[in-house]
Amino acid sequence: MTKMSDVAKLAQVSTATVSRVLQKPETVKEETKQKVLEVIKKLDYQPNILARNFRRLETKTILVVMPSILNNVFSQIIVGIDYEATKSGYQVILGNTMQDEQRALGLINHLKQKQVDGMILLTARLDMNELVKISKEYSVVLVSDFLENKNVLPTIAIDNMKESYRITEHLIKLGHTKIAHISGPLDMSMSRDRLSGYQKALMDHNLPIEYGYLEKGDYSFQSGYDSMLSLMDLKCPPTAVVAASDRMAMGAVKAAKKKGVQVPNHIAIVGFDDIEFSKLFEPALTTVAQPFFEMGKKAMSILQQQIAGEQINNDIILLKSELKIRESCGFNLK
Amino acid sequence: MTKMSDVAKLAQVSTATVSRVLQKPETVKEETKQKVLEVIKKLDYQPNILARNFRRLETKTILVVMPSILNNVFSQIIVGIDYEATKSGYQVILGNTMQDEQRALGLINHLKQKQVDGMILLTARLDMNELVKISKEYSVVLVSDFLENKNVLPTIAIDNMKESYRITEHLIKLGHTKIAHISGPLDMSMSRDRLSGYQKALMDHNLPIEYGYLEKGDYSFQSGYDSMLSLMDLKCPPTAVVAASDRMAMGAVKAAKKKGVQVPNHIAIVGFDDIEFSKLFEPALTTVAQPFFEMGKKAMSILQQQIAGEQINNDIILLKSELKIRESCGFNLK
DNA sequence: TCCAAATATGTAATCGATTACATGTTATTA
DNA sequence: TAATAACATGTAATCGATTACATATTTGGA
Repeated sequence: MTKMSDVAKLAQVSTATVSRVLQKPETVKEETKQKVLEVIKKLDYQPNILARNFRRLETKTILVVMPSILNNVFSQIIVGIDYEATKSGYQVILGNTMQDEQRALGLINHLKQKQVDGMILLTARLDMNELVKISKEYSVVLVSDFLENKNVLPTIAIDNMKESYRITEHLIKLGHTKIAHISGPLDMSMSRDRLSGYQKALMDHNLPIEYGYLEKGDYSFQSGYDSMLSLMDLKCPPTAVVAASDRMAMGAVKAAKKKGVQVPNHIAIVGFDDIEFSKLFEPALTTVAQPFFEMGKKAMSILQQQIAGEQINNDIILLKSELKIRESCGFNLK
Repeated sequence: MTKMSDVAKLAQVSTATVSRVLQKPETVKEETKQKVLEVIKKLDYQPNILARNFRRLETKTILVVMPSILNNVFSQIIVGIDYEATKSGYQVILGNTMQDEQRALGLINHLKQKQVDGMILLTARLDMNELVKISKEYSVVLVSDFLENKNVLPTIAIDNMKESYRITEHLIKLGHTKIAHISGPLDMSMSRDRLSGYQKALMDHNLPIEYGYLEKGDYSFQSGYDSMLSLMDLKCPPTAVVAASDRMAMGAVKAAKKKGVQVPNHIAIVGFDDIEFSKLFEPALTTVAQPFFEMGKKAMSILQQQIAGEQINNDIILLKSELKIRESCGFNLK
């Protein structure tokens, strides 16, 4: 393997000069530079990245931590991250926690061991104290979920409360008064925000908040299915359901169909996320489309600033999302 | 940051001994070992991975190259890879080619620059000569797709021909005689195998192979949709369609519905892959389930053997897949 | 008890790029 | 022309773990 000293020897310069040609070309005389570049090409010299990383104590690699890449929502964010990362020569390492605390801690260790220059979290479900500590010492950005203590680390997300409010309001405007909610796990800030938005919409329109109309799911298809079965068993079942994810909405629709209840004729069901399959689903889901790609891009770009040592304020950056009105809410406007 | 020499000093030994405690503990006297381990714990010493990588000229990192992580098929394989990789301390780097030759070459460069110890390809759509060359020099494993020149690099896949044969035969046994095929891009070995299986099934059952019954898609929903429209426009349209992917099958179903043709009543449609939504789709897709997780695991384990320098024969390893008979083929056996 | 073999540990070179600092060279100005 | 600034290049230390080789210590056998 050709190394820098080989290039230096053949070009009759020092390794320092070769290095400068590569790092700060403007500090090298044109003539020398040309000579060195020629030799580099001739010997097909490639710098040893491992040596470079070691010397610089950086890896040009970032870690993305998420529950599982199987969830298409995360894949979409990752594509945005990857897009931005590639532009500036960063590599992206995958960290599936599989909801396992132990795995998550192992991943965080990569940061401590300087195996990666920074970390993007696609969910905040880690030990809170640990996270706060970590984010003080290393470059970390949070996407899509929030942290209890705001302003601890930069966060990219959408305004879950507002969007949840909007989609609930949409149902109200369609005439629904008995609206249920299938929430995500309430230890997630995101889930609570979506719940709040739903509740606020009801209150603002003078509708009662029925305790029985709140079902707690976990964003999975199955939990949507089960929750819907419970809702339909109520003495006075809802005529509309706001699910906190498309997967749960799909589960709910399937449950309704199973019981012979038609969507949207008998009951309106809306979701959240706008995953790939939502428009193919029958009925096509009315939902809130998140700008996943943009979120990923933005997160990566903030992370890079952090890594570069720029002063970052730990603001929450809210990106714009879009209400997608399709069939599952009834009154398809298409 | 504590370094090895700090530990050595405090433990009153040389760095060589500290290193040995970590690398080859059995060569160090019990007493010394204990002393060193104590100091390591006391100082919370973590070896500098960058220095180690540099010295060893390895990264404990592997690269997964695929068209796009958005495709759930790839995510599933990756989970298998990641599972196996994590077990032995490997990291997984994502390489989305986005179907862009340039990006693909950039990724391969990571191998050449020793930024990764090995590479797993989730598709063979790269420059063939380059690939053959690369695979001679570096550790590379191919998953799911095949290479023209067999036995160039280890390959993990399913028997596409056989499975395509089986699912086609299933339609024949249901009484269909006019069966069309929507293939993948025919520059992929995988696509050609699925086509061959379909053709062989027809021939073995003395059915004619109509040229008009072959539509070329690209595995996408849209191409399935478009292909189906063409098929329905034929003078004598097929009564069954074998699509080479579930996405295309879904596209085909949607196209059929759009034209008022019922599935499976008027026409049977089957797919390939068994992606997450295939069972939620209406009608639920009859399809071939691939053991993605296992494929990923196996690929990673072979790759590790290669990296470790073991002699690998470039066999094709075929894993077992399963015919999932659901609604879209009619005669639901459930 | 003595010596060879087996163990245990230390010394110092090494991996290859980077960079602070020193030195050398050219351009600029009075 | 001399003095200084500006530019160009070289020297050599550095990053921190690993390991070949050298040296020291212990063990076991005769």
